[in-house]
Amino acid sequence: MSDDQSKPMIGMPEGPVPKAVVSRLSLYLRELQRILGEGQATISSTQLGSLLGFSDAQVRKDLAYFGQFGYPGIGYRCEELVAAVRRILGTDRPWNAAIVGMGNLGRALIGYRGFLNQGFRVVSIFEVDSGKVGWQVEGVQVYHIDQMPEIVRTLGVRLALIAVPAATAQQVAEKLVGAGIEGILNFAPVTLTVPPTVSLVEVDLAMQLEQLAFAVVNREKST
Amino acid sequence: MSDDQSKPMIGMPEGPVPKAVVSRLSLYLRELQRILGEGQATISSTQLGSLLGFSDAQVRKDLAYFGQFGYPGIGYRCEELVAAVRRILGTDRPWNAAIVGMGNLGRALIGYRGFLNQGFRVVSIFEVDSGKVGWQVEGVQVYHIDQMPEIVRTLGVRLALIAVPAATAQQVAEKLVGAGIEGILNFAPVTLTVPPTVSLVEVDLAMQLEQLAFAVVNREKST
DNA sequence: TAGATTGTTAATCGATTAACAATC
DNA sequence: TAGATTGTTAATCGATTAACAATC
Repeated sequence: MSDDQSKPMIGMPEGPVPKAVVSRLSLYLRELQRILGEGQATISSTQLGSLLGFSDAQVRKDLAYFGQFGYPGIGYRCEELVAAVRRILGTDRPWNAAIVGMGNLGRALIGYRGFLNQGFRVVSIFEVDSGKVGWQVEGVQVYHIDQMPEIVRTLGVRLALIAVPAATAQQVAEKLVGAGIEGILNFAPVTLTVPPTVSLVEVDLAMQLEQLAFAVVNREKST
Repeated sequence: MSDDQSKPMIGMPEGPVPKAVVSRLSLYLRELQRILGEGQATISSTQLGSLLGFSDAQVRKDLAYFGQFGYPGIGYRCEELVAAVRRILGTDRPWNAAIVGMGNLGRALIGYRGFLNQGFRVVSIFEVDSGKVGWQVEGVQVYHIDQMPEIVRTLGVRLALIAVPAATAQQVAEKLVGAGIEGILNFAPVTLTVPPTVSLVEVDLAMQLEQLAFAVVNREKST
């Protein structure tokens, strides 16, 4: 039984972590970074929770999945907790990502500063249109989609963002998997099938507007 | 006790509908539209569920919140169910939306075809930069942010998409609320505060990549 | 010491799944 | 009729909240 006083001690839990917990972790991180920027050194679970609309118990429980980061009577040290959460999420080290597709959305994602701020570097773009191959966009080189295996390997690309039409997204996903990509963020409005060795997150922008429309129409009921 | 044979009968439930149910409704709709496009007339809860990774019971339960849409022994008629789900979500009628901010993301959202496909029309753009005011982008007029109340009223804009930097997003939200907007889709990486009369959906793209990074790092555990 | 706040256990709440009578 | 499939109830599972001893 060790008695070291070094905080924080991070351990990944035995069982699987609920998706909702990981999602809140990202929100905690975002809020903590903001608070840290304002010069606040510590924060209680009650304060962090109320900034985001969660209960204090929820905040403590979520963090407790991964270790003991708090100080009874004090709260959490913001700087320490930011570092801990980034390490839990895996964003304490940079990730190289590729974007597939150079439509409006693809081009917007290339230059999105929010990615770099959180440790994600867009290091290559893949396109089927040979006319665009060889271009540079925001300092990022455009490659033909057939160069994927080589570029993924040489640049150490681990994540890919799919920004192609729904009709071609599954094909693109399969090429990415074949090239050794480990995770896919899919913006095409279609459910992709990938092997269990590859992680998948789906973001459908029109679906988000549908959720909003439903909320507006049923506003009274949701209160 | 009526005995009419007209299907479907839609009723909104008494209690609040869980967010997860509404989210799956959008997925059902997307899949149903695809299936309908392939000419399939009916679908069972088992088939629809397995296409999306849900159980048959889940599909039936979700739909049963809103009425009786299925036919025992047959399944659901795709065309009917599409119409029903669109009516439930509120997208059986068009929604006018505005975009605030003309950075990379804002410009990408203006021309996004996926919105129009699901019944959302981008009818105006708002900008603080006077230099851009008066432009047309993809046939959509750019207005100064101070013209918001007037334009929202005259064009019947009910939804707004915030695509401005985090630092100014809360101010923008307040202007939108003041102008009578009913729902906000926020892409700025900051938690907004809006009155309970206004609906809010938040999409943080960097957060989605964080979720992906976590999934990749913990791939073995999630299986 | 008194006050604040954590980490954790037990209690509560809500959502998913299993099962099956009713229906086509 | 036999087979398929729904809508719904009851059982199970998982996630959130309440409560509190331990700690600073």
